Amino acid sequence: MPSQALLNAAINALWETLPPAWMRIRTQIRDNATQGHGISLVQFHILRHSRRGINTTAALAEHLQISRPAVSQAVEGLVQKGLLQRLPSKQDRRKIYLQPSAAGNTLLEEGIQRSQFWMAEKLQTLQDSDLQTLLQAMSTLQALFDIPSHAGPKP
Amino acid sequence: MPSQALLNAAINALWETLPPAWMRIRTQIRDNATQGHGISLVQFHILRHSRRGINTTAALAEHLQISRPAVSQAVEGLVQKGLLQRLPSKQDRRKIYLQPSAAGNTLLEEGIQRSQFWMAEKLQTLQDSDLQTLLQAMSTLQALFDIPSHAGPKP
DNA sequence: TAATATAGTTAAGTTACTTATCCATTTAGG
DNA sequence: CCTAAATGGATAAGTAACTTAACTATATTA
Repeated sequence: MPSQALLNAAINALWETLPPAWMRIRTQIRDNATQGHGISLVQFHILRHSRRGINTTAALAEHLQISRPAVSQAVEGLVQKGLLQRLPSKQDRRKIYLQPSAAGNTLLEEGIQRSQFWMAEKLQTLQDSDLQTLLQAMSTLQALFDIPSHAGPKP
Repeated sequence: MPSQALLNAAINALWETLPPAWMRIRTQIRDNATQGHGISLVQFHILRHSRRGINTTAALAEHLQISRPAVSQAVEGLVQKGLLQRLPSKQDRRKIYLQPSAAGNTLLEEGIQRSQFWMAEKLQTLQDSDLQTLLQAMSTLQALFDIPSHAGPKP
Protein backbone atom coordinates (compact mmCIF):
# COMPACT_ATOMS: atom_id res chain seq x y z
CA MET A 1 0.00 0.00 0.00
CA PRO A 2 1.75 3.16 -1.21
CA SER A 3 1.65 6.51 0.53
CA GLN A 4 -1.32 8.68 -0.32
CA ALA A 5 0.75 11.69 -1.35
CA LEU A 6 2.82 9.67 -3.76
CA LEU A 7 -0.29 8.04 -5.18
CA ASN A 8 -1.87 11.41 -5.86
CA ALA A 9 1.29 12.76 -7.41
CA ALA A 10 1.52 9.77 -9.72
CA ILE A 11 -2.12 10.01 -10.78
CA ASN A 12 -1.67 13.66 -11.52
CA ALA A 13 1.53 13.08 -13.46
CA LEU A 14 -0.04 10.38 -15.63
CA TRP A 15 -3.06 12.52 -16.22
CA GLU A 16 -1.01 15.55 -17.20
CA THR A 17 1.53 13.69 -19.29
CA LEU A 18 0.01 10.81 -21.19
CA PRO A 19 -2.68 12.68 -23.10
CA PRO A 20 -0.43 15.41 -24.53
CA ALA A 21 2.48 13.02 -25.05
CA TRP A 22 0.29 10.68 -27.00
CA MET A 23 -1.25 13.52 -29.00
CA ARG A 24 2.18 14.66 -30.08
CA ILE A 25 3.22 11.18 -31.06
CA ARG A 26 -0.04 10.68 -32.90
CA THR A 27 0.47 13.84 -34.90
CA GLN A 28 3.94 12.72 -35.80
CA ILE A 29 2.77 9.28 -36.90
CA ARG A 30 0.06 10.86 -39.01
CA ASP A 31 2.55 13.18 -40.62
CA ASN A 32 5.36 10.73 -41.21
CA ALA A 33 4.39 7.12 -40.78
CA THR A 34 1.40 7.18 -43.06
CA GLN A 35 2.81 9.85 -45.32
CA GLY A 36 1.72 9.71 -48.91
CA HIS A 37 -0.02 6.36 -48.57
CA GLY A 38 -3.48 7.68 -47.82
CA ILE A 39 -4.04 5.41 -44.87
CA SER A 40 -5.37 6.39 -41.48
CA LEU A 41 -3.64 6.11 -38.15
CA VAL A 42 -5.84 3.19 -37.15
CA GLN A 43 -5.02 1.49 -40.42
CA PHE A 44 -1.34 1.93 -39.71
CA HIS A 45 -1.76 0.33 -36.30
CA ILE A 46 -3.77 -2.52 -37.79
CA LEU A 47 -1.01 -3.17 -40.28
CA ARG A 48 1.57 -3.07 -37.53
CA HIS A 49 -0.28 -5.27 -35.07
CA SER A 50 -1.39 -7.80 -37.62
CA ARG A 51 2.27 -8.53 -38.15
CA ARG A 52 2.86 -8.94 -34.43
CA GLY A 53 0.17 -11.58 -34.03
CA ILE A 54 -2.77 -9.37 -33.09
CA ASN A 55 -4.25 -10.50 -36.32
CA THR A 56 -8.01 -10.92 -36.16
CA THR A 57 -10.77 -8.33 -36.29
CA ALA A 58 -11.90 -9.07 -32.74
CA ALA A 59 -8.39 -9.01 -31.28
CA LEU A 60 -7.59 -5.75 -33.04
CA ALA A 61 -10.83 -4.16 -31.85
CA GLU A 62 -10.03 -5.17 -28.30
CA HIS A 63 -6.45 -3.94 -28.51
CA LEU A 64 -7.26 -0.65 -30.20
CA GLN A 65 -10.38 -0.13 -28.11
CA ILE A 66 -12.65 0.52 -31.06
CA SER A 67 -15.66 -1.38 -32.35
CA ARG A 68 -15.36 -4.44 -34.55
CA PRO A 69 -17.15 -2.79 -37.45
CA ALA A 70 -14.63 0.03 -37.31
CA VAL A 71 -11.81 -2.48 -37.61
CA SER A 72 -13.66 -4.35 -40.31
CA GLN A 73 -14.00 -1.19 -42.39
CA ALA A 74 -10.41 -0.17 -41.88
CA VAL A 75 -9.27 -3.66 -42.86
CA GLU A 76 -11.39 -3.53 -46.00
CA GLY A 77 -9.64 -0.32 -47.01
CA LEU A 78 -6.22 -1.86 -46.46
CA VAL A 79 -7.13 -4.97 -48.43
CA GLN A 80 -8.36 -2.86 -51.32
CA LYS A 81 -5.09 -0.96 -51.34
CA GLY A 82 -3.27 -4.27 -51.48
CA LEU A 83 -1.53 -3.68 -48.16
CA LEU A 84 -3.17 -6.40 -46.08
CA GLN A 85 -4.15 -10.01 -46.77
CA ARG A 86 -7.07 -12.01 -45.42
CA LEU A 87 -6.15 -15.60 -44.60
CA PRO A 88 -9.15 -17.70 -43.54
CA SER A 89 -8.35 -20.07 -40.68
CA LYS A 90 -8.63 -23.78 -41.42
CA GLN A 91 -9.33 -24.77 -37.83
CA ASP A 92 -12.18 -22.31 -37.37
CA ARG A 93 -13.90 -21.20 -40.50
CA ARG A 94 -15.37 -18.13 -38.84
CA LYS A 95 -11.92 -16.73 -38.26
CA ILE A 96 -9.91 -14.72 -40.73
CA TYR A 97 -6.29 -14.08 -39.93
CA LEU A 98 -4.78 -10.85 -41.21
CA GLN A 99 -1.26 -10.19 -42.33
CA PRO A 100 0.49 -7.44 -44.25
CA SER A 101 1.28 -8.07 -47.90
CA ALA A 102 4.74 -7.40 -49.26
CA ALA A 103 3.66 -3.84 -50.06
CA GLY A 104 2.20 -3.52 -46.59
CA ASN A 105 5.43 -4.63 -45.03
CA THR A 106 7.40 -2.14 -47.07
CA LEU A 107 5.08 0.67 -45.99
CA LEU A 108 5.46 -0.45 -42.39
CA GLU A 109 9.23 -0.57 -42.52
CA GLU A 110 9.44 2.91 -43.96
CA GLY A 111 6.87 4.38 -41.63
CA ILE A 112 8.39 2.82 -38.55
CA GLN A 113 11.84 3.90 -39.58
CA ARG A 114 10.76 7.50 -40.00
CA SER A 115 9.01 7.42 -36.65
CA GLN A 116 11.97 5.85 -34.91
CA PHE A 117 14.27 8.46 -36.38
CA TRP A 118 12.04 11.18 -34.98
CA MET A 119 11.96 9.48 -31.58
CA ALA A 120 15.70 8.86 -31.57
CA GLU A 121 16.32 12.56 -32.19
CA LYS A 122 14.47 13.35 -29.00
CA LEU A 123 15.64 10.48 -26.84
CA GLN A 124 19.31 10.75 -27.63
CA THR A 125 19.51 13.89 -25.54
CA LEU A 126 18.88 11.73 -22.46
CA GLN A 127 21.24 9.94 -20.10
CA ASP A 128 21.34 6.17 -19.92
CA SER A 129 19.82 6.37 -16.47
CA ASP A 130 16.85 8.36 -17.77
CA LEU A 131 16.27 5.81 -20.48
CA GLN A 132 16.33 3.02 -17.95
CA THR A 133 13.78 4.81 -15.80
CA LEU A 134 11.63 5.27 -18.88
CA LEU A 135 11.86 1.58 -19.72
CA GLN A 136 10.90 0.55 -16.22
CA ALA A 137 7.98 2.94 -16.17
CA MET A 138 6.67 1.66 -19.50
CA SER A 139 6.84 -1.87 -18.20
CA THR A 140 4.86 -0.83 -15.14
CA LEU A 141 2.26 0.87 -17.32
CA GLN A 142 1.92 -2.21 -19.50
CA ALA A 143 1.18 -4.34 -16.46
CA LEU A 144 -1.17 -1.72 -15.07
CA PHE A 145 -3.27 -1.44 -18.20
CA ASP A 146 -3.15 -5.08 -19.27
CA ILE A 147 -1.20 -4.37 -22.39
CA PRO A 148 0.09 -7.57 -23.96
CA SER A 149 3.76 -7.31 -24.87
CA HIS A 150 3.53 -10.17 -27.34
CA ALA A 151 0.75 -11.93 -29.07
CA GLY A 152 -1.28 -14.66 -30.60
CA PRO A 153 -1.47 -17.59 -32.98
CA LYS A 154 -0.46 -17.63 -36.62
CA PRO A 155 -2.48 -18.59 -39.70
CA MET B 1 25.00 10.18 -25.86
CA PRO B 2 23.21 7.03 -24.70
CA SER B 3 23.98 3.51 -25.84
CA GLN B 4 22.31 2.45 -29.05
CA ALA B 5 20.73 -0.68 -27.59
CA LEU B 6 19.14 1.23 -24.75
CA LEU B 7 17.92 3.89 -27.13
CA ASN B 8 16.22 1.32 -29.31
CA ALA B 9 14.68 -0.43 -26.34
CA ALA B 10 13.27 2.84 -25.06
CA ILE B 11 11.84 3.81 -28.44
CA ASN B 12 10.21 0.45 -28.73
CA ALA B 13 8.80 0.59 -25.21
CA LEU B 14 7.29 4.02 -25.77
CA TRP B 15 5.86 2.95 -29.08
CA GLU B 16 4.31 -0.18 -27.64
CA THR B 17 3.06 1.35 -24.43
CA LEU B 18 1.84 4.88 -24.92
CA PRO B 19 -0.74 4.27 -27.63
CA PRO B 20 -2.59 1.43 -25.89
CA ALA B 21 -2.20 3.02 -22.44
CA TRP B 22 -3.67 6.24 -23.70
CA MET B 23 -6.48 4.44 -25.51
CA ARG B 24 -7.49 2.71 -22.29
CA ILE B 25 -7.41 5.93 -20.35
CA ARG B 26 -9.35 7.67 -23.07
CA THR B 27 -12.06 5.04 -23.00
CA GLN B 28 -12.28 5.40 -19.26
CA ILE B 29 -12.54 9.18 -19.41
CA ARG B 30 -15.24 8.91 -22.03
CA ASP B 31 -17.16 6.46 -19.91
CA ASN B 32 -16.80 8.19 -16.57
CA ALA B 33 -15.51 11.71 -16.75
CA THR B 34 -18.01 12.95 -19.30
CA GLN B 35 -20.75 10.60 -18.19
CA GLY B 36 -24.26 11.88 -18.61
CA HIS B 37 -23.23 15.37 -19.62
CA GLY B 38 -23.17 14.83 -23.33
CA ILE B 39 -19.78 16.41 -23.83
CA SER B 40 -16.91 15.03 -25.86
CA LEU B 41 -13.48 14.10 -24.64
CA VAL B 42 -11.96 17.16 -26.25
CA GLN B 43 -14.58 19.30 -24.58
CA PHE B 44 -13.68 17.79 -21.24
CA HIS B 45 -10.01 18.61 -21.83
CA ILE B 46 -10.89 22.15 -22.88
CA LEU B 47 -12.83 22.63 -19.69
CA ARG B 48 -9.97 21.24 -17.68
CA HIS B 49 -7.20 23.20 -19.37
CA SER B 50 -9.11 26.46 -19.46
CA ARG B 51 -9.07 26.34 -15.68
CA ARG B 52 -5.33 25.72 -15.62
CA GLY B 53 -4.53 28.80 -17.68
CA ILE B 54 -4.49 27.27 -21.14
CA ASN B 55 -7.44 29.45 -21.80
CA THR B 56 -7.53 30.75 -25.34
CA THR B 57 -8.61 29.06 -28.55
CA ALA B 58 -5.13 29.22 -30.03
CA ALA B 59 -3.40 27.92 -26.91
CA LEU B 60 -5.84 25.06 -26.59
CA ALA B 61 -5.44 24.13 -30.25
CA GLU B 62 -1.69 24.07 -29.81
CA HIS B 63 -1.85 22.05 -26.62
CA LEU B 64 -4.42 19.55 -27.87
CA GLN B 65 -2.84 19.39 -31.31
CA ILE B 66 -6.06 20.03 -33.17
CA SER B 67 -7.11 22.89 -35.45
CA ARG B 68 -8.37 26.18 -34.13
CA PRO B 69 -11.77 25.75 -35.75
CA ALA B 70 -12.13 22.41 -33.98
CA VAL B 71 -11.48 24.12 -30.66
CA SER B 72 -13.80 26.96 -31.58
CA GLN B 73 -16.63 24.56 -32.30
CA ALA B 74 -16.07 22.55 -29.16
CA VAL B 75 -15.98 25.77 -27.14
CA GLU B 76 -19.24 26.91 -28.69
CA GLY B 77 -20.88 23.68 -27.56
CA LEU B 78 -19.61 24.14 -24.02
CA VAL B 79 -20.77 27.75 -23.89
CA GLN B 80 -24.23 26.75 -25.08
CA LYS B 81 -24.43 24.13 -22.37
CA GLY B 82 -23.50 26.82 -19.85
CA LEU B 83 -20.32 25.04 -18.83
CA LEU B 84 -17.76 27.54 -20.14
CA GLN B 85 -17.58 31.34 -20.18
CA ARG B 86 -16.03 33.65 -22.75
CA LEU B 87 -14.24 36.62 -21.21
CA PRO B 88 -12.98 39.11 -23.80
CA SER B 89 -9.57 40.50 -22.96
CA LYS B 90 -9.37 44.22 -22.32
CA GLN B 91 -5.74 44.55 -23.33
CA ASP B 92 -6.20 42.83 -26.68
CA ARG B 93 -9.69 42.89 -28.07
CA ARG B 94 -8.99 40.01 -30.45
CA LYS B 95 -8.45 37.70 -27.51
CA ILE B 96 -11.14 35.86 -25.62
CA TYR B 97 -10.17 34.15 -22.41
CA LEU B 98 -12.07 31.03 -21.47
CA GLN B 99 -12.98 29.75 -18.05
CA PRO B 100 -15.36 27.16 -16.68
CA SER B 101 -18.64 28.39 -15.21
CA ALA B 102 -19.78 27.18 -11.80
CA ALA B 103 -21.58 24.31 -13.51
CA GLY B 104 -18.47 23.56 -15.54
CA ASN B 105 -16.37 23.44 -12.42
CA THR B 106 -18.79 21.06 -10.77
CA LEU B 107 -18.73 18.77 -13.78
CA LEU B 108 -14.94 18.89 -13.75
CA GLU B 109 -14.67 18.07 -10.07
CA GLU B 110 -16.96 15.09 -10.41
CA GLY B 111 -15.36 13.81 -13.57
CA ILE B 112 -11.85 14.18 -12.26
CA GLN B 113 -12.80 12.50 -9.03
CA ARG B 114 -14.25 9.50 -10.82
CA SER B 115 -11.18 9.26 -13.02
CA GLN B 116 -8.83 9.56 -10.09
CA PHE B 117 -10.70 6.85 -8.26
CA TRP B 118 -10.27 4.56 -11.24
CA MET B 119 -6.58 5.38 -11.48
CA ALA B 120 -6.06 4.98 -7.74
CA GLU B 121 -7.57 1.51 -7.88
CA LYS B 122 -4.90 0.51 -10.36
CA LEU B 123 -1.95 2.40 -8.91
CA GLN B 124 -2.43 1.36 -5.31
CA THR B 125 -1.24 -2.12 -6.19
CA LEU B 126 2.22 -0.64 -6.79
CA GLN B 127 5.17 -0.11 -4.48
CA ASP B 128 6.36 3.36 -3.57
CA SER B 129 9.48 2.77 -5.62
CA ASP B 130 7.41 1.98 -8.73
CA LEU B 131 5.41 5.15 -8.25
CA GLN B 132 8.58 7.16 -7.95
CA THR B 133 9.92 5.65 -11.16
CA LEU B 134 6.65 6.50 -12.84
CA LEU B 135 6.82 10.09 -11.64
CA GLN B 136 10.36 10.49 -12.88
CA ALA B 137 9.51 9.02 -16.24
CA MET B 138 6.51 11.32 -16.67
CA SER B 139 8.70 14.28 -15.90
CA THR B 140 11.18 13.12 -18.54
CA LEU B 141 8.38 12.71 -21.07
CA GLN B 142 7.07 16.18 -20.35
CA ALA B 143 10.47 17.67 -21.06
CA LEU B 144 10.89 15.53 -24.15
CA PHE B 145 7.62 16.53 -25.74
CA ASP B 146 7.56 20.16 -24.61
CA ILE B 147 4.57 19.69 -22.40
CA PRO B 148 4.05 22.73 -20.19
CA SER B 149 3.46 21.71 -16.57
CA HIS B 150 1.84 25.03 -15.76
CA ALA B 151 0.36 27.78 -17.77
CA GLY B 152 -0.57 31.21 -18.92
CA PRO B 153 -2.08 34.60 -18.10
CA LYS B 154 -5.46 35.22 -16.55
CA PRO B 155 -8.37 37.33 -17.81
C1' DT C 1 -0.08 54.55 -42.52
C1' DA C 2 -0.17 50.66 -45.33
C1' DA C 3 1.15 45.78 -45.15
C1' DT C 4 1.35 41.90 -42.47
C1' DA C 5 0.34 39.04 -38.55
C1' DT C 6 -2.71 37.27 -35.05
C1' DA C 7 -7.23 35.74 -32.76
C1' DG C 8 -11.26 33.83 -33.48
C1' DT C 9 -15.28 32.25 -36.23
C1' DT C 10 -18.04 30.44 -40.12
C1' DA C 11 -18.93 27.31 -43.90
C1' DA C 12 -18.57 23.23 -46.51
C1' DG C 13 -17.05 18.85 -46.98
C1' DT C 14 -15.09 14.45 -45.50
C1' DT C 15 -13.73 10.76 -42.64
C1' DA C 16 -14.15 7.50 -39.51
C1' DC C 17 -16.53 6.29 -35.93
C1' DT C 18 -21.04 4.36 -33.63
C1' DT C 19 -25.23 1.00 -32.99
C1' DA C 20 -28.19 -2.32 -34.92
C1' DT C 21 -28.71 -6.12 -37.69
C1' DC C 22 -27.36 -10.06 -40.20
C1' DC C 23 -24.97 -14.44 -41.74
C1' DA C 24 -21.99 -18.32 -40.90
C1' DT C 25 -19.83 -21.30 -37.87
C1' DT C 26 -18.65 -23.32 -33.50
C1' DT C 27 -19.46 -24.67 -28.63
C1' DA C 28 -22.34 -26.21 -24.85
C1' DG C 29 -26.45 -28.13 -22.39
C1' DG C 30 -30.36 -31.14 -22.08
C1' DC D 1 -26.99 -35.93 -30.80
C1' DC D 2 -29.43 -31.65 -31.69
C1' DT D 3 -30.99 -27.37 -30.54
C1' DA D 4 -29.68 -22.85 -28.13
C1' DA D 5 -26.37 -19.76 -27.20
C1' DA D 6 -21.93 -17.76 -28.23
C1' DT D 7 -18.45 -16.13 -31.39
C1' DG D 8 -16.25 -13.99 -35.60
C1' DG D 9 -16.96 -11.09 -39.04
C1' DA D 10 -19.48 -7.94 -42.48
C1' DT D 11 -23.06 -4.63 -43.88
C1' DA D 12 -26.09 -0.55 -43.43
C1' DA D 13 -27.46 3.78 -41.81
C1' DG D 14 -26.66 7.58 -39.16
C1' DT D 15 -23.82 10.91 -36.72
C1' DA D 16 -20.02 13.37 -34.49
C1' DA D 17 -16.10 15.70 -34.95
C1' DC D 18 -12.52 16.72 -37.52
C1' DT D 19 -10.28 19.18 -41.73
C1' DT D 20 -9.20 23.27 -45.07
C1' DA D 21 -10.53 27.66 -46.96
C1' DA D 22 -12.24 31.92 -46.46
C1' DC D 23 -13.74 35.90 -43.65
C1' DT D 24 -13.91 39.65 -39.86
C1' DA D 25 -11.75 42.30 -36.50
C1' DT D 26 -7.88 43.95 -34.11
C1' DA D 27 -2.91 44.62 -33.33
C1' DT D 28 1.92 45.10 -34.77
C1' DT D 29 5.59 46.57 -37.70
C1' DA D 30 8.25 48.66 -41.42
